[in-house]
Amino acid sequence: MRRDVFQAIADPTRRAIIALIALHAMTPNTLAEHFDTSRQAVSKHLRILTECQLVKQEVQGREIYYQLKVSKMKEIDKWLEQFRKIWEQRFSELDNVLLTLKNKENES
Amino acid sequence: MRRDVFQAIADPTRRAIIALIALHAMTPNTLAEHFDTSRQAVSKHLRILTECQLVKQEVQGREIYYQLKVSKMKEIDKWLEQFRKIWEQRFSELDNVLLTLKNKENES
DNA sequence: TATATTTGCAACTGATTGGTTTCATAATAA
DNA sequence: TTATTATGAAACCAATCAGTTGCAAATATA
Repeated sequence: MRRDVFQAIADPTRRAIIALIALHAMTPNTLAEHFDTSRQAVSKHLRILTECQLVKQEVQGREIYYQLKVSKMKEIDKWLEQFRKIWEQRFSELDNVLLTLKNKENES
Repeated sequence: MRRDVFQAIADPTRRAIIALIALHAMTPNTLAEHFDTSRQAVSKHLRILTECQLVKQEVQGREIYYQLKVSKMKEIDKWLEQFRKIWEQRFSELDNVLLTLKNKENES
């Protein structure tokens, strides 16, 4: 059973759940009200999110509040880092090209 | 057929392909040498990456060089933005708590 | 205590996934 | 021309996925 952050955010419903609980913790029932699917389906999504540590539970009587572990979201950010470097580099290379062209222009 | 960036990066092989061609464009054959799967499997991944616009082709004779469309990677970055705001906010809230504690300490 | 509510889990189902093998096509090399 | 090489597409397959329904357990309320 592959269970990582990237597989977790692949599903649109799960991304919506993440966005909702990012604002404030919610119970599975209240979460399910926001979707067209059953409460059990939402529960399944929450299980997946819990398994990959994107979410943590806070039990309060018979209710369970799920809240986002923002720290885990940074893993995606961390993966993006390598590409951020590349795209910034590419932009600066483009800058250099433009700069060279401008200098040549001034020389003539 | 759902085909978005998030579904595309869910697969570890596809993430590896992205990382490889981020450095420089590659043909399916040379790409496949880096993996344990068949050339055709890599080709399939490239199709998925192409369909969601993460990759573009550059035909050169009978070879096809695939290169990353870095701009499309920013879509993930853009989605992360909303959470980045939240986690910065949470940190500053934590800062405030610490600051308040420190102030109280000074008062006594 | 009896009943209602909140939840997770198991079993099942149809669709999708990632892989394979086989084949067709186009470009290059002998 | 006749291989050889590079590639994509089709057909198939086992595994996984996202959803369903039904049920059990635990907490709260009457």
